[in-house]
Amino acid sequence: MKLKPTFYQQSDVVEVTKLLLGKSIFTQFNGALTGGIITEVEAYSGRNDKACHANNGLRTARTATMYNAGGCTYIYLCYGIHHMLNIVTNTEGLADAVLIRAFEPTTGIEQMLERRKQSKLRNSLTAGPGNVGKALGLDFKQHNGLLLTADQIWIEDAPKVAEESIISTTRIGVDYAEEDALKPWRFYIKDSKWISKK
DNA sequence: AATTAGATGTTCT
DNA sequence: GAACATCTAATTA
Repeated sequence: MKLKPTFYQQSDVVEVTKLLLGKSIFTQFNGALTGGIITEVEAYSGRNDKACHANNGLRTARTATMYNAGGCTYIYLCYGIHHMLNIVTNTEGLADAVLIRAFEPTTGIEQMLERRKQSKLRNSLTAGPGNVGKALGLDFKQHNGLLLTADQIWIEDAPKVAEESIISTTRIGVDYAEEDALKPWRFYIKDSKWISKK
């Protein structure tokens, strides 16, 4: 059921990003199992992409885990508040990653509502990368670099989403990346209401 | 419905 | 010290 390292280690990040749509992501911390179906993602490449933290081989304490072999997490803190979940892809030394921007909650909804301090289930529970990290209970200090073959966080396989059901647009919040901000590397499932925005 | 302000803390210059 | 792969509540209309 769990996706294998070979899946994440494919060389084309954009391809892996699209393949992740429709798959299910789960976290399990102190007995609480939470997760759902991935509906919105973005690709970031370590080479030739100014929007990526590790562009041009930039290697710092923060970006180090992006250089790991595909199949682990890259979680970082954004705007001092949000813990963003990325999936590291490609082989060791090549810093590519996929940002999980939204998912459709299916498992542990009660637990996720509690983490988000909400009482009613609505789209905003898991729409937007900051909300995804919070709903799944992620913390960049505790969960960065975890292997997806272990039992804390993982992704399970599912049938491929048809090409005609995938919408691609430019990525969100990367205006600083100049011409690379124009790359159509954000993908979401057409007709899903569990996405951050149209 | 659309826009704006404030929160928050780590990273890199 | 500036910037940052953002979210929410409050304000304006």
